[in-house]
Amino acid sequence: MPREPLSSSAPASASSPVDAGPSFSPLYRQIKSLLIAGLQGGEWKAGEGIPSEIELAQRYGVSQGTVRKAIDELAAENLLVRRQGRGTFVATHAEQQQQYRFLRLMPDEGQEPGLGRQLLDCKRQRAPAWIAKQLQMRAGDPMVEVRRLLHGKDKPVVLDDIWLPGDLFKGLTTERLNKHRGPFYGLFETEFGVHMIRAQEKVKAVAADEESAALLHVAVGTPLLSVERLSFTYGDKPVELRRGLYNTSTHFYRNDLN
Amino acid sequence: MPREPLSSSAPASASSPVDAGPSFSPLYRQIKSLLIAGLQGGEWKAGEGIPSEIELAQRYGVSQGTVRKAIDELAAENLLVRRQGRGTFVATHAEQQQQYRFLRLMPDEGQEPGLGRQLLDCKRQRAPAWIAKQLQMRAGDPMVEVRRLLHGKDKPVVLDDIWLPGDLFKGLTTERLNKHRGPFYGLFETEFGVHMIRAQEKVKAVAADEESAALLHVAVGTPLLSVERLSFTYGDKPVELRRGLYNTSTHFYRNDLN
DNA sequence: GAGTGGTCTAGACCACCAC
DNA sequence: TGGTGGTCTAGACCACTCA
Repeated sequence: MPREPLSSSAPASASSPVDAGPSFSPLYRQIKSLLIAGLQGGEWKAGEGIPSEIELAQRYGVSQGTVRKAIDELAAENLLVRRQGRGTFVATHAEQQQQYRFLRLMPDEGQEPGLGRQLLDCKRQRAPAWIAKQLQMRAGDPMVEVRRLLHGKDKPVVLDDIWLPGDLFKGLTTERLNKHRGPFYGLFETEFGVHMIRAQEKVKAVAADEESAALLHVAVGTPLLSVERLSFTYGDKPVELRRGLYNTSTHFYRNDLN
Repeated sequence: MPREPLSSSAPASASSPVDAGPSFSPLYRQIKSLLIAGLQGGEWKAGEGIPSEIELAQRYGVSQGTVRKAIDELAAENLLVRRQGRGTFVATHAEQQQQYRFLRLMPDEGQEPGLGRQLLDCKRQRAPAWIAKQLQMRAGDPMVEVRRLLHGKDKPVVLDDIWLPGDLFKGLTTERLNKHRGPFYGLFETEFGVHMIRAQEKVKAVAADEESAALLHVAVGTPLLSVERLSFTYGDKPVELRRGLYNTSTHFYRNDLN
């Protein structure tokens, strides 16, 4: 089968005496990179279908099995979703009952959290150094700051502070946030084309200060879970920093280890 | 290729008018189940190699590709480890620098935790109801209780209480634990044949009581991370309950979301 | 019935490791 | 040099979805 510019394996370049990191990559990984580039470049948008495996195989000049393996990995990483008989689709947060892709909070009794949202504040600021650093911006760069509560049955459970790069979220206003129903990540996708694909969290136990105690209806000094989440889009680019304070008197943070 | 008792797909039984949950399983999943059975039954022990893909393919009467896909899944679940050119091996905790397979604690500065162990206590008890329930035992059944500290550079960081089913850990004594170097999970594997393959954690923020405060060298009321971990062996059987109190003043609990 | 992903096979060749 | 896992191919057939 004819193949084009894909380097079939390690480059057959002039002899490399000390080939430290040959970084040879198999065909299916090169296909995977091409697919990621397509996602990143907006060739296929969130929720849409990508071409069939056969079509991609023809396009890239490889066998269907090779495309399949590339897609397998992307599906395992939750970037793509396969649906038998229908096709392969770009994963999205902006859909149906998905509800809180990254939130690990569970009620002590019962199943789903089913939390209500309450927007407290949304303003544009200049990024302080510690935030700018994590978002790979410069201190003083424009930044959007959002504060909100998530309510359980009778008490507030989560106080979230969210920081976003100002240039990526230009038209983000209180009104826009209030009009939107569903998780923020859905809004970020459909309105701003920012797609979170991965996040890392740092969890600590802290004591409630006066402000957070008042908002969460607990006594000052109450132990709270502090969850600092940095979210990334394609290319490991950080695009959101979030600091949540969780009241864990009736909920817990769930984690599965493999 | 001749094949034996493996039902090649959905059973061709008499017509099933309302085939609610046919639970048809592809060949490679049946192979996977056979491999798990082999692991569970002790046919291949932790750290040992399993037969080559070609040999397994012959044994089960399927193609190498089918065995490969079964092994792929088991490797993804960390039950098996592939090593190119050498073979496929049963994953083990009892090896080298693995160090704390499930511990998610990281220092604020630096890389590895590098914590020192200090055994405080090890005694046999009768299981109280709330522990028995989670370990799927009956209240009053024999149980081993272990308490220990993990030390950081200058302060204790983790206070662990560990509860184990008494019948599975018959000869577990303070002396045996003290003689052992390396993580508990390694000891459990080599000495008791109990292999943890999965765990789930429930994390909360709590206030230090008098006892834990003294042991962790903090003031009473200091917010601590409470990490309750239930660990499972093959067949989703729970075999360890652990409650850790983490001092998160210089460390944090790290989690990656995908 | 046409098109999609899902499974299974058989065979080729490569990369890595141990002897 | 022989054996192992790793990649790639080509083709067959199955299961699912939708028009």
